[in-house]
This record gives sequence, C-alpha cells and structure tokens, in this order.
Amino acid sequence: MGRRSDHSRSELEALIVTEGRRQLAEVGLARFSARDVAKRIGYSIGTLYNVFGSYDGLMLAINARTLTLWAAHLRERLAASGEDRIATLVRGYFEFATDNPKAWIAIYEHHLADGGAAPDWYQAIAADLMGVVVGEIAAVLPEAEPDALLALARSLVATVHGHCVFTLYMTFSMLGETAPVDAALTRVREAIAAARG
Amino acid sequence: MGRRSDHSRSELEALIVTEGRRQLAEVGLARFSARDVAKRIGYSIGTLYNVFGSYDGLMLAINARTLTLWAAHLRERLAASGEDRIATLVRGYFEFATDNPKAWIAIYEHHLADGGAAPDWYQAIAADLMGVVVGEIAAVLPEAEPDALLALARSLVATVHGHCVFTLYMTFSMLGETAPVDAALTRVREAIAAARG
DNA sequence: CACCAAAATTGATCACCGTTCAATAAAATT
DNA sequence: AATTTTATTGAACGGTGATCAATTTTGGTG
Repeated sequence: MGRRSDHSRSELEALIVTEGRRQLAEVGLARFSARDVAKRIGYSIGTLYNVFGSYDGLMLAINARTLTLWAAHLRERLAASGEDRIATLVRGYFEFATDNPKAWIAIYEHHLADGGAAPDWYQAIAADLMGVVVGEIAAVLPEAEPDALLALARSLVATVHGHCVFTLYMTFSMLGETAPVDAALTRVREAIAAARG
Repeated sequence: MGRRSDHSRSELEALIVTEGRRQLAEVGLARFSARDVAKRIGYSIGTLYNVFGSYDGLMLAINARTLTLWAAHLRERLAASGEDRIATLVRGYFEFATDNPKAWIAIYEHHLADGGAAPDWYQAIAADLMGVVVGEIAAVLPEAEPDALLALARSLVATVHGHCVFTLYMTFSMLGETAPVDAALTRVREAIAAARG
C-alpha cells in the first residue's frame, strides 16, 4: 500500500512482466490471472491495471517478452552454430518451445478481446523474430527472388510450427511419434532442395 | 422447468451439442459459456451439467462433433475427387477450417482442466480422421513401410496444420501471404516426391 | 383413480475472474 | 507547512464454472 519509493514505473513494469511470465510458465494460460500476478508481486490488482490498462495489455507485454527471448535464443544458437545453420535454426525453434511450453503456447492462444490485430510495437517484435528465419533462408538460397524468399520462409515457419504445436499438444505422443523435430527438419530440407531447382 | 416430455435424454444431448456448436461458431471459444448455451435451448444451467457433467464434458462433445463433421467433409470431397486426391485432401482440410474457423480453432485451444489426455471415445474419433489421411498417403506410396508411412502422414498433417493455423490466426495476412493452401500443397508434394526416392 | 418413489429440472449460492473508480496515501511543488 | 499532483488501494459489479437442496415431472403400484 503506497510503495512508490520501492519501484519506479519502469521497474514496476519489468517486475510485473517477469513475475507474470513466471506465473504463466507455472500455471498455463487457462489458469493465469492478473489477480495472482498482483498477489505475487505484493501490489494490488488496481496497480496492475494502472500499469498495463487491461488483461490484454498485460498478456501482450508478457508475450512480447517471450518473443524477444525466443529471438535471442535463436541468435545465440546461430552464433555458436556449425555449418548446418538450418538445422540449428529448426532445433533452436523447437528447443525454446519445449523449454518454455506454457509461455510459448500463450503466444498463440491469447487473442485480443476485440479480436483485432496486435499493436504495431508488438508486430515489430514478431517481425524481428521472422527476420532471423528469413536471413537464414536467404543465406542458403542466394539467388532467390525476394518475394519468393519471403513466401518460402513463411511456409517453412508454418511447417516447423505445425510440428512444434503437435509436439507440445501431445498429439504426436498420443499417436506414437517420437522425433517430430527431425521430421520438421526433413520437410524444411526437402523444400530448400526443391527451391534450389 | 420440467420439460422431460419435450426431449428424451439423447435428443437433449443432440440439442445441446448442435446449439452449443452454433454458439461456439458465433462467439468463439474465449466468449463461449455453458450458461449462454443453456439460455439458447431454454433449459437451466443445471440441466446442462446433468447431461455433460462439466464444461470440459460439453466442450469435448462439441469438439467431437466438429471432428466427425470434418472427417465426413474430407470423405465427401475425396469421393468426388479427380485423380489428384492429395490436392483434394489438402484443400478439403483448409476448406473445413476456413468454413468453420471458430469451431475448428476450439478443437486445438480447448484443454482439459486437469491437463490430462482426452478419453478413449474422443481419441477414437480423432484417430478416424487421421485414418483418412493415412489412407490417401498409403495409396500414393504403395511400397512404403507401414511405420514410415504413419510417420510421414503425421508429419504431413503437421505441415498442413501449421499453414492452416497461420491462415486462421491471420499471421499470414499480417505478413502479406495470400495463398498458404498452395504453399502447404507444395510442401506435401515435395515430401511425397522425396519419399518415392 | 389416488398415491408414491424415482428421476429430471431448477436456480440460488459459492469462489473466482476482469474491470472500474471513489477513497486514500505518498510524493512533488509551492 | 500547505497544497497540488500522482500512485495505490480494495470494495463493488457483472460475469464465469460448479454445486446441490428444493421442486416438479414422470412412471409405477395398489
């Protein structure tokens, strides 16, 4: 109650996002609530609404942080990669998702209450992540047209995403599949080989 | 208020699932509530719980109906298909999802409260749908080993699913992609061509 | 027909959710 | 020290999934 000296506004934002993400990682999106995050950081629910305006605002901030960490994870792996950077990229994609399953799923399962598109600052973060992928596909197809390159990159992200979703939703284990990462990588390699003509 | 003569137990089940699915298709999973379904059919919330036991039970029944309709849609399309049955299958997959976006998304975004697996009768319905796909892949790869065939079918479903999810979540339109169905079909054809050696 | 046990239906009730906002406490300014 | 501005609070509101004693309807029995 009345703790303006404890945290500045930006410290408070960081605290809420950090602890909110921790809470999300523990309980998952379905059981996640703004009230529990407020309890966790020792502030009231009202303060949380002062900072992020709404539940959607909070989730957007949390998901943005997850996207940023995901992009950083991919860049780290690529920086330490051997020659096969495509394999590093696909494995890094899966690795982050399986290491942070509930936070990762929340990126896709949270939808704005009004059904509209995410704000520009959020889309910019998503675009940065996509940029990492496009860069690697471009490096492997140096003679491809920019438009075709973008379309292929999106299709390959969709391909890997599909395998990843089924892994986390346990659709694969339900059906007996054990190595969806390798399957995803195989699909990506086939597509790149076909694009090379 | 006491309407046992209006509907038998099985009629009531069918009524709830049908109107529940309609409600779901209108408002989407996030705004879907058992109370609104009860209002819609003119019964109390208590009756709904008598019939399906819980919110999860209701959603399971609704999603099972969606899966059944989806499988029927694919079989119809395949029955009227020309020679290119793989294209028919992929297009049928997309077609059903884009025709019933909110019900289709609910299949994947609803998770049981206890986090456990779906009951056997539900998994059997999902397996039947998968069987349609496996059958078509098998027809196109007559010399493939059964294990490899299953693994490939799962991977191709994951591939198409990824493109379909991105289409409905508007991730593609956000990024400018207009023809994800064709991209998915291209990926599937590449994989089948590679499997043929 | 009247009676009653069994079954179905109801909706008030509970704890929890996102959200609001008047009241309060703290900080900044004068 | 007094006053204005800002941050924080938590009770209150309408909604949710879930429960269950009370009620109504049904089907059977004498």
